[in-house]
Amino acid sequence: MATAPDSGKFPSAATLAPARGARKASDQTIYDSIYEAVLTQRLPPGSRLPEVALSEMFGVSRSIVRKALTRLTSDHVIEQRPNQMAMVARPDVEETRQIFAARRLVESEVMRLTAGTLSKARVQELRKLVKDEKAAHDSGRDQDRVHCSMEVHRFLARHCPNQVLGRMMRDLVLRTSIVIALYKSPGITACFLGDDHGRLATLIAKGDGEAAAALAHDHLVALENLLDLNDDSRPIDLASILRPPS
Amino acid sequence: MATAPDSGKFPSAATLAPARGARKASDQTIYDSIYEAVLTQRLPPGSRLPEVALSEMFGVSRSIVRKALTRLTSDHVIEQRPNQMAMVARPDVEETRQIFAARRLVESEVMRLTAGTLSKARVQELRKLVKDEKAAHDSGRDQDRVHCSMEVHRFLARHCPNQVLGRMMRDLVLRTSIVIALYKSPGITACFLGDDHGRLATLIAKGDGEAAAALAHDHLVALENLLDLNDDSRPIDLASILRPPS
DNA sequence: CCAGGACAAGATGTATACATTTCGGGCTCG
DNA sequence: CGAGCCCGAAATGTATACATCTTGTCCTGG
Repeated sequence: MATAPDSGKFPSAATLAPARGARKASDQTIYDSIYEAVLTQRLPPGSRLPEVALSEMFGVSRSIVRKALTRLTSDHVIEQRPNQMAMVARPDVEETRQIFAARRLVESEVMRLTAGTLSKARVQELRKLVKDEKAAHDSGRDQDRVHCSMEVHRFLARHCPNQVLGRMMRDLVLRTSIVIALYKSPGITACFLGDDHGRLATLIAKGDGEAAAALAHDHLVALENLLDLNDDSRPIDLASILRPPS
Repeated sequence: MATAPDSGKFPSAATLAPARGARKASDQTIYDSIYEAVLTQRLPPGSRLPEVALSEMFGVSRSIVRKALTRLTSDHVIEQRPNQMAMVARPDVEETRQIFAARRLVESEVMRLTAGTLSKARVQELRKLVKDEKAAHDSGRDQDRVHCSMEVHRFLARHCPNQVLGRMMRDLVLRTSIVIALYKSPGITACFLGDDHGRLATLIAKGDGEAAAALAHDHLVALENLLDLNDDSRPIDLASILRPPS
């Protein structure tokens, strides 16, 4: 029936990698698997996540799955409504704009704080991530490219001296990934903006926090502008429109 | 035995208000009750929260309680370690500094965005909160004063046009409340700084976002300076120091 | 042929049984 | 007298049974 444009297929067992053989898994394992799959856009927005299917996949009872799903809901990775299957979040246009605005604020500050604090070894790691991204881009492996691009931002979030802000940035990076999957303009392979990540790495290494912050800010503005955020357009979310008070 | 300076008493039934008569309660009810109790410092950092006690108090099974506790952990209200009772969070000095830094960043921006967007009715509500706080302060009802002070910030977070940032601010306000309870200098009744909240309300109403942001920033700097954050000092958290990898 | 309702499959919501772990009291042995 | 061990109360970890709700199918009556 599909009142709303639902991407709703079930995740194939292959989509959620570490489910092999139904070995015992902790709720952290399940959380990580789904998180990673959403981050890399293997699980598109709207994907449904039935508890029983997951519990069989991971070889645990529904209790564990439910704990993982509750945490994923708290982190805005999925949405849970009473008596309905959990599904990967589908933020509307307004929330998308708010996510970008919040991320610009937070990520800029993270750049300021992180610049000049990375050890040589860490800088090398960072440069490798950037190189991998470029390689994936050049050889057209789009899946890998998205993955590597996310890893650049996550690396910086993870190594920010202020871990409270770092954690916020981590969450915002994920939500950004979701809205990109939702709203990216059809033709665009997109999101490989110049060599922004390479230049960012250089500024971070050099310790120029202000320039890094400015670059990150502009990077995110450019990214948002690549999206198709005309209110009326695409995923006409009838569901949320037609949902009265209750 | 108490290896760490544990505030650890169990919450009396009276501490968690809406537990009357063991009526059925949703996980949201439990979440809210504990959240509110922590926010207003009725449940001090380190307080233990046994699942069975809570389930009896609220008249539900442990499943519901566990869901509430999982969410509270996600929001950094409580800490859960494997096989140990949940307890109200006790951030260390470093995390405290990070919380304040993050909150300065976020709350300043929230002020910028919120200034000039409140309806007349909303401004009235805000002024009433400020008035209530002052009244509580003047009559020495410290509990009420803390509550009202928190409500001012939460009101602004709730009515920020950017709800993603608003939600972040809400979480940071709570964590601030926790660290104030932990690290406030003994003698200080504190945290009623001049008439900052009153002036803030005026600036917000007038629409001067920049001034409001600056005031909020300075307000938070002053607040942090009231705390006793000498690394070596008070709550010598042996527990976390002596906890090896596992 | 279509509209409408009964029904069944399958999902989540909740409670509970049982396994496992923690931790303190108290006994025993040096 | 004190150190160390044993053990049991009580907490959490996990699985599962059962209730309830949602939803799609199929049957029936107009």
